[in-house]
Amino acid sequence: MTNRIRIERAILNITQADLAERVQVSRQTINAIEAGKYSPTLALGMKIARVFDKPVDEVFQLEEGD
Amino acid sequence: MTNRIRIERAILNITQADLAERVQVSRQTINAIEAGKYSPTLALGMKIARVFDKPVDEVFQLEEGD
DNA sequence: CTAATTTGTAAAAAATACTTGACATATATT
DNA sequence: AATATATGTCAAGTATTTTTTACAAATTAG
Repeated sequence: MTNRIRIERAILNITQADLAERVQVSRQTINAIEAGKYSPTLALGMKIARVFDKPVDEVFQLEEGD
Repeated sequence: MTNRIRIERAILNITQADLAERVQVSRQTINAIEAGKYSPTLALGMKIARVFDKPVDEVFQLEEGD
């Protein structure tokens, strides 16, 4: 699973902490997801995409073998 | 979180067990997700949407308060 | 350069997702 | 009606995600 969170955050010019607050999770959770350490729940993925006003599939991409 | 899994399954004419096998989870997991009992991981949500050849946001919808 | 902010990381605990096995109910087939 | 197939559900266990606290490293601002 890859994602464009860092890029979308840069576009909005918001920090990991800002994003975390907007989707109601801890900053560490955003950090881990952004770093691809694990797959968030679908609900969280959708909330993140919503902050960026982009479809989920544009923010997150499955990789081979997933 | 609501979803259109039942409808999409009907279109493809496949059972919960079929879908479970195609996305590599147990039948009970598909049953629970279809019934809205919990939010799957994003990876699983994307795999399910991929089976239906639809964007994630068309198969799953966040509800108020999420 | 120094201070402040942001990001990375770690460990333990809590919460949630998923599995397995089993059985009951419902829907379809013959 | 009887049989088979599909769905609903439950409980106990495993796996994964998320929180909290804390600190180190990197980047930005003054």
